[in-house]
Amino acid sequence: MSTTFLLKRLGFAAKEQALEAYEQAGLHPYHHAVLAVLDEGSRETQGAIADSLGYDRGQLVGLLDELEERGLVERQRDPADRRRQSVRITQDGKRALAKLRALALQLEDDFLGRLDKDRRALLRELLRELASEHIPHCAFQQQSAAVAADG
Amino acid sequence: MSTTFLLKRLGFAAKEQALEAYEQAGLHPYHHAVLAVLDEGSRETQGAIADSLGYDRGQLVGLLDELEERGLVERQRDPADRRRQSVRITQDGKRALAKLRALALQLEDDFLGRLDKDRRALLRELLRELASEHIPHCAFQQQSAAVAADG
DNA sequence: TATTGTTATACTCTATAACTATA
DNA sequence: TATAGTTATAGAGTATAACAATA
Repeated sequence: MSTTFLLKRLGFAAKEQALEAYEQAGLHPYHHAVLAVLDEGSRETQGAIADSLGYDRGQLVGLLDELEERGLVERQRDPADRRRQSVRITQDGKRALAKLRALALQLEDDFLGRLDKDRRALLRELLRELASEHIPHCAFQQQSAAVAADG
Repeated sequence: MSTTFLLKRLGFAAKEQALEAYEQAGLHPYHHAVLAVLDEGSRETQGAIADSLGYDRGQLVGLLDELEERGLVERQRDPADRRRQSVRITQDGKRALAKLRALALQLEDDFLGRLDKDRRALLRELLRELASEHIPHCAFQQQSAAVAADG
């Protein structure tokens, strides 16, 4: 059983577990990422959000529609340039984001389950080493909204 | 940057790299898996192959069509039960399988690139520990055709 | 003409469901 | 009727391309 095989399967398992948990919360990891971006800089244009997450602009429209329906974000035309929408997170959105962040931590802790603290640190270090080689801009990247919730 | 995030991204990267390399070889990891199963037990029925790999039977038909076009497998009606097809790997199929196995080893080695031998062993052990919890029947499973090439 | 957001289209993967031929 | 293989259909997910409003 090769290491890359284990990586693929474990990554897939982690993703599945996350999707299921987010679905029970009525949202998708994509929503988490969008809320996290909006929570960093309070007002953003849709193009800026999409770019910072690496999402397609068309994809973002639907995500924002769903977040707006739930009252987690608000959209407003920019008076200075009426093509632009100003998007901001609401108070309900902030509360939802806090819950999603707790959920993500819980998922992480559950997934690493039987590994003790030292072994978790070891695993993380090894994966970061691989990531620095295989995941562009991952080595020096700060914990940002973009990676708080993945997809 | 969470550990599960790194797992997801690295698993995805490993999969992408593998797909690209297999594509250049004119085949898919699925083909590798099928050939590996056929190489274990020389004659198999399509249902048995599909079941041992966890593939859908409809999915397998197309894979075998492609392998047969390339002369890597042969199908033959079972005279005793004309509903069944006997599938066997050809000499060309065995040669192709050897190449795919070498390719998989190469991909693994490339992916783990800068990790030395001890760190590779350590990573593998940690991943196996996680796998025993999250990937059913993975802990006690021998290296089998089913996992030689993944999907 | 170029850009922002939006909508529509198409393509990949996969899962499911008919269909045929044999039993 | 039940099964093995085959074919067709439908769904999720995503990428691409057209579109309307504004600059």
